[in-house]
Amino acid sequence: MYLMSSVKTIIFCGTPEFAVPSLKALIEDPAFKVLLVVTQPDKPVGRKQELTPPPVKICALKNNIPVAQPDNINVDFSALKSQKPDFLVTVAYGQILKQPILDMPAISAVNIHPSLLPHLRGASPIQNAILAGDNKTGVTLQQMTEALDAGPILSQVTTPIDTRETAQSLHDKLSVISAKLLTDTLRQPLSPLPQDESKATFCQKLTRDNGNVDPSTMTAEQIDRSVRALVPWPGVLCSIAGSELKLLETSLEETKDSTPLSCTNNSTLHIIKLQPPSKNPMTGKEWKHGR
RNA sequence: CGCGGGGUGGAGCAGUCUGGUAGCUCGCGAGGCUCAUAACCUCGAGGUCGCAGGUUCAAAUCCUGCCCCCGCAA
Repeated sequence: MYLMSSVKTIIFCGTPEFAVPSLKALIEDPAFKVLLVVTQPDKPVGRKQELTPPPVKICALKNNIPVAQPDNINVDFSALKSQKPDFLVTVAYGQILKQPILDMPAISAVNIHPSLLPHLRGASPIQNAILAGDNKTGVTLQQMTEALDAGPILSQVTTPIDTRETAQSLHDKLSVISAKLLTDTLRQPLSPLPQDESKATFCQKLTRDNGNVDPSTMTAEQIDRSVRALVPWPGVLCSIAGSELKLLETSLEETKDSTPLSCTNNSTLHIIKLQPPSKNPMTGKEWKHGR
């Protein structure tokens, strides 16, 4: 247990909140030593356009780990190379790594992907699992290849999707599961299994267009899935009574604060929380009072 | 100077163009009806109309400046 020679060195690439539990777990686990954290450059955020560091950077600095923020990691990776790590770990980093970087670590370059690979390869697996109405999803640890999310699987864990699950709740759940899967797997010798290419499915990066719903062509269940999957980003817009309302929370059952909306196929969606243009968020009932 | 929208009792809104009694749907309080209720009926309290100045006999409404909030864009 205390054999220092068994400590694995790691370069960690990650950016948003999702990656923070994994980074923390690696830092706190005596079996690993994080040499360097690579993350996206600080970006202007919000109406004020204030330059904000990504969550992973904040976590790294708090733990006194050096941080690199290259604009393009494939061009500028000398800082990584000099570290000679055992593992390169990526969790929602935001840049695609080319072969020279993948070849760098002594043992392996690995990636956490929040789906049951080969299902839902790509940029928005959490949201798409909910959109599709799947009743389960999970997290996969894979060896990285240049082809996105197509590497041999090292380990995988499944978790159920609750009928009221939202992208946020699922995101939080999977980020915690990811951290455990990562440390548990990298402690052991690796046994990669190739993915079954015939079962691969893909999901695109979400855009604002994904958030437009129309009750005259969609059922209540479809819209409810959209709301659970796409809030807070890109958000769900629905044209009701002449105004573009942002749907924030919906249900298939009536609640104390909801207002009903009839959808196609004789289905009824109950809007619990919404936001009209220029207004603060309000309950469905409050919105109805002003009409 | 990035673009646009908004601020009216506790909540959500109308009224602003065309100046002239502070309105609607709720909530709250009291009473009534009812086996009973988030139902229904009656009565009631509660508003410096974001702030400041200007025009006018008269400003929520027209003019000027400022504050705060929201959406888009990034």
